[in-house]
Amino acid sequence: MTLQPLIDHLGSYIPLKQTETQFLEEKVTERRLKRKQHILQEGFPCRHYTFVVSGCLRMFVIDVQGIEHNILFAAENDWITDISSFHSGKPSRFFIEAVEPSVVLQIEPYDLYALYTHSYKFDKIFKVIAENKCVALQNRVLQMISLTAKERYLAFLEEYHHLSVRLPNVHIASYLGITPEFLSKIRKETAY
Amino acid sequence: MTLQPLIDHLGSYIPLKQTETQFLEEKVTERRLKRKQHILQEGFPCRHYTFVVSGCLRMFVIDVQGIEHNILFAAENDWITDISSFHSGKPSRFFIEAVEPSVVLQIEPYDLYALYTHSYKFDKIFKVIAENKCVALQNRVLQMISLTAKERYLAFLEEYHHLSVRLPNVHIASYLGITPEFLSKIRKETAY
DNA sequence: AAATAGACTTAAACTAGTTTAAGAAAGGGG
DNA sequence: CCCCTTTCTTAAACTAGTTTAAGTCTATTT
Repeated sequence: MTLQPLIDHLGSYIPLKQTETQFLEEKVTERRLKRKQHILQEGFPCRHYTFVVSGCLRMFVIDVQGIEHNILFAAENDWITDISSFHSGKPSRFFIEAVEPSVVLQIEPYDLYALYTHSYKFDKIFKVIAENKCVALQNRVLQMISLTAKERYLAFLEEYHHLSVRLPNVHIASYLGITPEFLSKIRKETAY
Repeated sequence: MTLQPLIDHLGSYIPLKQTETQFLEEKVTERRLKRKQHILQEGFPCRHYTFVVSGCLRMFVIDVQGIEHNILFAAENDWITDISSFHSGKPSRFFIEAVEPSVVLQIEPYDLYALYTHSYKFDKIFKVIAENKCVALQNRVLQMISLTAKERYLAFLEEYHHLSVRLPNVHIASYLGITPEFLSKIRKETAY
């Protein structure tokens, strides 16, 4: 199992002792995903806190008209989950799907709680992870409210340049909240 | 000092022992705010995690054209802060201001860290608080991407009915990402 | 090499939401 | 009680972004 990236990631918040990484190893499951493979479907509870080792996943909803809307992407060293459903056990409104062939590490609710019980270091780390996610989401809300589609696209290019060359156009447009057609227009204007 | 609402709030996550509430009391400062009084201004570091006892605050940015955009509101028993600036000490991009005369309880970074050191219960509680904030923000992103202005307004009415009657129209419009004029139009159509 | 399908672009007609401007209502302070 | 400021509404002209529909460009399968 390729656990090292996760150990490095968590250790970057607070270094882990060997007993802690050992305990972690017991609780984590590796999973290899094909392109377009789902790890969460609407109507089902979200049973995993998922860490991306390699590849890229997206979280999206399908609205009443059947249109997909990408909420967020998670690439290397990022987390993806429906926290609400994960903790409550209630059916999720979201889908999570691999955009590229990906390798992920997953933790189930009771295993995560066991980690929390084993060492409060994990509480501290996941507190900071949640806070960082808040900051990212807050910025996103800010951009959605205050920027035009073109400005949002340019901000996306700067912030997620590595992703912008890996993701199909449709997914970027959906993330920006515009149509692929309009994204095309913007690209032509900005000449990129 | 009116500490009880905060004790109740934190205790609803994990009940606090008397030593913990005592420790909390030492670290928390009460502050009474007039309408339109700022507790955070752009360019200054955010020095407080702020808990709202009564009244209502808003967090907003002013964009390049000088237009205000409300990111979020916090009323009774809610938290408001620029987490990023709070932890990093860097200048914030946000303003936080009282919309109504308000009473708040504030904690400064080192006092919060002292709480974390005193009892890891506080880590656990603030982890959940951050996670809940993530859920709320994620829903907001979802609404901004997938709903029309009218649908967003109706969703806002349902979710924040208590606030919708307390907040001036301008602030609601800014929160929804539309002009007050257009909000007026929507209101006329929905006959509410 | 042809066939099929997925990803991206173009353009014209359209619509949701903005802008500008003006007037009506509604506080709140002296 | 009236003035003054702030809040809300209406309407017309405008623009950013959508819709629809067709066409190009790859890549993959046969």
